[in-house]
Amino acid sequence: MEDEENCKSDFGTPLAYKFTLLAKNYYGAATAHFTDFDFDKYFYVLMVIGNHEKITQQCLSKYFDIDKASIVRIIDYLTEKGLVIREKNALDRREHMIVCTEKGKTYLPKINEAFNLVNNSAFKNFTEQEQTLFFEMLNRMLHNISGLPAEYYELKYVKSNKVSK
Amino acid sequence: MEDEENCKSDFGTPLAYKFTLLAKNYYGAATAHFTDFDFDKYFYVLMVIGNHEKITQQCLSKYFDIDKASIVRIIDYLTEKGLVIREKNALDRREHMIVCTEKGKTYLPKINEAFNLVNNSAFKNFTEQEQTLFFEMLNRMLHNISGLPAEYYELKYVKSNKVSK
DNA sequence: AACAATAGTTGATTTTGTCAACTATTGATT
DNA sequence: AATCAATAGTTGACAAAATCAACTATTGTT
Repeated sequence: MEDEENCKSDFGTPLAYKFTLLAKNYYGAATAHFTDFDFDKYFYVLMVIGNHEKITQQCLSKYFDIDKASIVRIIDYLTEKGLVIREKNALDRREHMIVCTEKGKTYLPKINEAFNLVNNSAFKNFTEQEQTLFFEMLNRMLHNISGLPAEYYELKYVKSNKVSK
Repeated sequence: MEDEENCKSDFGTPLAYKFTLLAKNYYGAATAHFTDFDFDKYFYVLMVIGNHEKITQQCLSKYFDIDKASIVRIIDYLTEKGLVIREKNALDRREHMIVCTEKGKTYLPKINEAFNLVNNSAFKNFTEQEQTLFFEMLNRMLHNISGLPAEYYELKYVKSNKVSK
């Protein structure tokens, strides 16, 4: 009966509310692993930068769907902390390629591990199949809601490859 | 092959990133329905208030998992717009019961409908079964991540009932 | 009566997001 | 080659939001 009630109320609940709650809790659990770092923000941004040898601020802006001015400040912060540097792209001198420093790289495995840990506890009691299905559903939903072509993120990677060649 | 690649990268992606993106897009799509309202924020807060005859700020604070000081400001805003009022609870005069005004109530069906519309487009091409499963998974995950007892939200309703009796 | 706990408020501060204007550079047009 | 539009990034000003600590009022406990 409680389940029934939950279910009923769920369908009237904006999904965004649950997503926000989940994101908040997830982020809280993840950052608990980073208390000994000498920086306290933008862990995932650093990871994304670290996963590409080089990436433009434009790409980051698109990937995270946030204003390019905000990206500037995020990169300022990470630069200040010695985690990344800006390098002018010789092929297009308007672009600043963001590159992870050696110091930045030392954090990557730790960040990666922490995210995996939290992912795993989020998926506690989920079968492999359920996990795959869940991701698949999230992607479908993202596609549905954004109304944008599925190529959106693909574009990002293409861009990044073009530059590095 | 592309799917495979997506899938691989998904498992390394912090879930919070996807949730944030989904919430952002969802919220954008929903608020597009509210452009003719004479208020531009806190639609879901109003709906939650409207769904309870009365509710304390404390309850709202717990429900939305945000600071009580922030709730004060949100209620200030909604009060200013004539959508809710604060009533002292005679049974416990520390509590201010938030009550939806008649004006506030006129917005509830519209807000509800908009959320339903966006929910429906989010679930485009999802079967009934898949929708139920998705909600069920979200709840499980929320329970996993929060680490809190499942009673958490139940508590809120109990509280609210106690007061109104 | 004294004290701790709870609900809410306020003011100060910090953080964050947003916008418009700006520089530098590139690409396209004629 | 000169001009103009577009792109990448930067800056400063501003607005919105989250956070924190101190505060009042009220209740519950001893």
